[in-house]
Amino acid sequence: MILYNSESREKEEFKPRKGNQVKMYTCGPTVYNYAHIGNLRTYIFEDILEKALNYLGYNVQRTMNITDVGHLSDDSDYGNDKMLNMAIKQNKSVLEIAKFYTEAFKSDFSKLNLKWPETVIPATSCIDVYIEMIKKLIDDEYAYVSNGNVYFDTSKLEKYYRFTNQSQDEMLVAARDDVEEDKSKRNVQDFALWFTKSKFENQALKWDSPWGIGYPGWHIECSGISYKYLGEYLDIHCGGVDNKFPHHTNEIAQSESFLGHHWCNYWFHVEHLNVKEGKMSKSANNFTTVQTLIDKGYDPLVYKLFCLQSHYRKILIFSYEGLDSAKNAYNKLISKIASLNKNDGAVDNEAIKEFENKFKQALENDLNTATCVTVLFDVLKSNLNDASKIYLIESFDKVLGLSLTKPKKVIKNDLDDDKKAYVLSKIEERKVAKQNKDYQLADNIRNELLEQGIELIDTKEGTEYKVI
RNA sequence: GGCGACAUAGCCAAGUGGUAAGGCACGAGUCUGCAAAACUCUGAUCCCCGGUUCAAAUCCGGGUGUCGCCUCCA
Repeated sequence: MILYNSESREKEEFKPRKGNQVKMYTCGPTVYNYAHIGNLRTYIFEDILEKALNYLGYNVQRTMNITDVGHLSDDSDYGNDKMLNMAIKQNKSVLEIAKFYTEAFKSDFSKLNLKWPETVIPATSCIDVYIEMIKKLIDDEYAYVSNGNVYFDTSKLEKYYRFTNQSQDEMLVAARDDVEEDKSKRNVQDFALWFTKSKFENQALKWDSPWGIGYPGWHIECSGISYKYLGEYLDIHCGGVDNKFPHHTNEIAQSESFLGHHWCNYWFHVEHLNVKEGKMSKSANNFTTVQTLIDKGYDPLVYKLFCLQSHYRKILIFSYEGLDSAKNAYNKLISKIASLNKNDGAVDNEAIKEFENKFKQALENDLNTATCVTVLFDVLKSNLNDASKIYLIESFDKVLGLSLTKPKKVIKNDLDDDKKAYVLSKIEERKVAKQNKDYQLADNIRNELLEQGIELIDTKEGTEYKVI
């Protein structure tokens, strides 16, 4: 499989360190709010990556963190803990907030047919690991205590910056206006491993440590959790592009300094979902959630198809026009597949190879899901028998997760008995009108039902109805 | 100030040197009392200029434009 490695900034042949065993780490959400569909774009492609690896014969061991502490609104001692901010706002405890939004996130996964990773770890459950790591980093002089906090000393590294060609001198310090420089640090790019100074005296979550009561910095949790659950070596580390710096850069600094060797071989970054005006983000307050889509009448899987039709390394602009296009395509796919007859012959093992290969090659080519979707349409248009088509579609859907063979729309029997009797009587009434060539009446009946959300479909066998 | 990405038909989008996938929309046709659905058919030389090559959307150089990053973010 060819994968783009954002550390080398090149496409590379993917080879796990050990045989076909893949250790994969994915950065999870900070559970202080609902995930928006841009956040979920990243999780959609991480899920596709995991399933593609499985499809291609690898065994994937995947871990994801849940950030429930330590993620400050900016990365200096002046930031506020996002969890705490929301807890105060909603007058709830931090744990309640974490639990609520973790469940919401899980539910989004399920609605998008994303597999919940087998190991999902809240940051607060591994404090002892972070403390162990920080201790060693201090002993080895990669970290220092200053003004009550523990910081990582980036000047000790030969190469701190990753994912960019830039050197420190070329970077603007505090390019964002709202970032204040933390004066406790030796170097501007140093970052906190442990906070004991917090301007919140009522910081809900705090733990004892050799440096005083406090809480961990944001970055150490991913290094700690991956170390504890996946060991000293990682094959793939995933996340959104925005995490390249500072989060992933800092993870590498911590992990490699702690472990004393190279840590992760492949970095998989998913580009952002934007809106026409720019990016979608929680702080920009322009975000759309899965529930927003459902409320507007879109199946979340329509959004998934929308994502899969473009490449994960390209910015995708979200619009409802685009989503409508995906919706039409999705509905057509589902109804075409539903009309296949699985008893139509046996699976033609020779003929299906062509399509299996195309699908596989698309996945192997840096996860080209757009081509995968094209293969899906190709299968439907091909002259394979229905049994073969269904076989292929079911196997592709193990990767794509679009519920292609489980149509949710039931054409009949989804009205209660009274309503159904009413509709059937109207159909009969219209039939008579048509026989009498009273087309005005027939059309009126059809429109009347349509206004009630019932669409009539004339077929050779007679008139059917569909609830829309 | 620095780094980087992207620019393909009305819209979305694949394509990584050999005469432009796919989807949506539009239009035409078949079917229909009409319509819907379904089915069939129909469209681009790839931002501009220059170069390399037998051959470039694809490589190189120079423009133009859009977007992102440089301690909130997936």
